[in-house]
Amino acid sequence: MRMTTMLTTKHRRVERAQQSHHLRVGSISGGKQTKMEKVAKDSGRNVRRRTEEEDEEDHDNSDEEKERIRDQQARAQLEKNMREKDAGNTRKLMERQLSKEEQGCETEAEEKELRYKKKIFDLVKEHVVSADDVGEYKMPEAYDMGENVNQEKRFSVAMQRYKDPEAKDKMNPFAEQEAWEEHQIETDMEQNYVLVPGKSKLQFGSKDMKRTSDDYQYVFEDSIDFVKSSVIEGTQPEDDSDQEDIDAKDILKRELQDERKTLPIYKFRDELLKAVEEYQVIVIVGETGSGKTTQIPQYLHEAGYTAKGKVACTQPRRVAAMSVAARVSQEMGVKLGHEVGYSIRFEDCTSEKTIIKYMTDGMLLLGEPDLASYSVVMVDEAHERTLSTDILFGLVKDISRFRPDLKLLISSATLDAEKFSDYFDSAPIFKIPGRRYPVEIHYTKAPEADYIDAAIVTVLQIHVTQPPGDILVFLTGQEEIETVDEILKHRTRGLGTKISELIICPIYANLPTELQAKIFEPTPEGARKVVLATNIAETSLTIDGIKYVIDPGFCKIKSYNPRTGMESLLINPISKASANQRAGRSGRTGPGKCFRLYTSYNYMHDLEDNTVPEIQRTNLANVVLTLKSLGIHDLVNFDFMDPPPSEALLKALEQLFALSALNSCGELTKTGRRMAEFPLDPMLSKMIVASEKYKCSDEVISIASMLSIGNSIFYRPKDKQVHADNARLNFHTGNVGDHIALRNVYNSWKETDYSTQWCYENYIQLSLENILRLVDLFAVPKKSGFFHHSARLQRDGTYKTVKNPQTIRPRWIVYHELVLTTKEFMRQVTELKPEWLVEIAPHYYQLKDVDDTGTKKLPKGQGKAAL
DNA sequence: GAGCACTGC
Repeated sequence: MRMTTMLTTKHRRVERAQQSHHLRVGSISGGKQTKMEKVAKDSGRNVRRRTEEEDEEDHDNSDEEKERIRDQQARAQLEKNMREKDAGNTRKLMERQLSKEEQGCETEAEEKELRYKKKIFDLVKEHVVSADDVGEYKMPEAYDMGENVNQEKRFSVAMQRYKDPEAKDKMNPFAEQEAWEEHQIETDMEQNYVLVPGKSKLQFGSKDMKRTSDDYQYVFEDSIDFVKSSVIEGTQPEDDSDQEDIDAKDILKRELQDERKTLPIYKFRDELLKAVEEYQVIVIVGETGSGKTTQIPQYLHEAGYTAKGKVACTQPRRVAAMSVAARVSQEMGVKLGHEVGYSIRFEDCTSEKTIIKYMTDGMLLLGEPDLASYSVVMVDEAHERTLSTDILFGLVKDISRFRPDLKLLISSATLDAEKFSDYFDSAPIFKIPGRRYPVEIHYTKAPEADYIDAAIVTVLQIHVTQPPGDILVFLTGQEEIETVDEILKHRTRGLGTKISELIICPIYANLPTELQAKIFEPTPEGARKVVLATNIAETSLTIDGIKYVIDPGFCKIKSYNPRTGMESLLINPISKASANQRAGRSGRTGPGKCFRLYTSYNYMHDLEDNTVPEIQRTNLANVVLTLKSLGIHDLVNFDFMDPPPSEALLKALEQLFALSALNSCGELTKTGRRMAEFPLDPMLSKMIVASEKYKCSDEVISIASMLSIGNSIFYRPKDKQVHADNARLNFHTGNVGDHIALRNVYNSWKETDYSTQWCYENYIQLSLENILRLVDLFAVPKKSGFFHHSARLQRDGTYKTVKNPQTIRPRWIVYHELVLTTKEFMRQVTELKPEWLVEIAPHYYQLKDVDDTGTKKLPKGQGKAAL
């Protein structure tokens, strides 16, 4: 029997009440939040001000401008005709096919299918009719290329609203409603498309074009304001370190050098170097494609900084560190691992020669405490605000105070550059434009009740009406992806050959790797690829060929309630920063379009500017342990950019005390020091450290590794859930509990000599291989031991228990984590005897805490060990 | 009958 146990209804209610209370507390205490609100308001003001200015402009149009508008109209008309012709052909084709099939209809099912096809056909038809009014807004291509924005082009776009307004209204069935809406929503911008999923029809409606360009200004002009417009061309110093290179290599290198000069950042090289010389800390805002990650360290090297020490550049992800290092070593014509290297966990590809070092942020964190061997530290992708970057900020800021020679570069995305600057004592902001293609943004006219359905309709709509190019849909999790996958397959199957092939590729982190590879296969000619992705496609991986992005505006976010120790993984609206990041995914290889399944009003008013940084919504036990081991004791006054809730800090301290990692004065104990060496949740590291005493390190290490890998051990595809569950149950024979079941998995796998075939048959993820690495890593001097003890050890690590009063199920259990998703769940549960608690952790549990065995004190259940 | 966004050391 598996003992994954639910809390009772009563508990649930309590938890929920506590959680909502927590939320309230959180929002009051968030002093930084008010600041963010202020920023948001300010930008809002800017937008309004510009609207007025432009209104004025609109009114005193000169003849010359009118001429240009007419010209523009003519061109637009021509383009429209072209579009119509294309769509018209599709229409005719479908019409013919349908009438053919109508005659051959016999069964009811066939008739039903035909009706459905007709519906789709209507959809296409209607789109073509109303395509007049699409009036697609194109972002000025020049916004990021030249010295300034192409005002003329932008202005002409703004003027499109004046093209024969009467005719436009006649064609637009929504004109009246729009007028009303415009009145209601002053800030509404950009053209909308109307989605009526219930009726399975999709129509396009035009919107006030002038406002469209306002949004352009809102999103992009702010950043252009900061862009240095006067450019001093610098000469590229030749790197003469490799004269002995052979010819072919030389040519390659020259080509690469030429390519370097075409990057947007190249123009700012000298200015940037000057700024670095002048200031100790600089915040760099570099949009994607600016070349900052690859070029800046090279510039610094060319300017001689590497003579004084290494240049470090941190990345949030391993692959990024590796691939960027590879690229830079190629550009510099050196061997990877020599002058240019990278350092990530399990892999240190550097040598004594290394002067430019790319690394994951966590690696820098655990390296030299004073960064003595570095002359420059560049924290890249700082806007992502991972746990490690946030800690790194505090450390690096501190170090820079007593090491004035250490240069600091913080590179971030546009929206929060000023916040970074404020944090680093008003460090100057240096803006570098990116190189990205324009992306059209479309909003829905009204909020969508069912974003899944809306997403499906939009996919089909794009597939039928838009030119070639792959589609990327952002969904929140595996289940949603599987649902959409099914429905899409079902709907397109009915259409047979009348539409071109739609290749559906799901991608999420837990998908077995061999299935993940599918998304990178090039799309065959005539077909279209739809990638159904989680947030993984927002930052972690980029897919070529994406031209359309569908963004329902949600993602799963983990948050932590320190009061209850409960994590939750709930669907939340994304932030503006996220939304823009998602949109940008469509403009990597050519102009793109992003369809947001929410209104522009939602975007403006309902979405937060930035996602709450991880440090404010996570269990801090590990963070605290890390900081303590780095010698930082005063955590309350540690200079966090966004301080975590003090309640969470206290909870973490208490948790560490319970694990005897800290003594009652909050100082690191010997055990604590040993625990800090493991890259694990403190509960797990304690398990390993304690296992020595019980002589069962072997077993515990494997269990700890499995637990730390978490939910990616068992693969559970939707169509084979029963099989997967049965396979999983085999490991639970003997009512051993989840922890031992994990051990069983590991043992069985080991017995088959780590066979992949075995994994496949038992629905085990191949990522088990990572477990081997972990097992090796944790291998403290091995001692054979009693299997028995490992069960007892666990509850040492997991110290809170919740009993389940109403059933005959085990009264006392340990669990690995407590998670709120659709319900409250305890994951990885094993039964225990309460006396063990007192025996193992006498400093934490007293006999009276566990004294209710066999009695009927039902309601008190929770809480005694909770705090 | 049910739960598992994403990283990283």
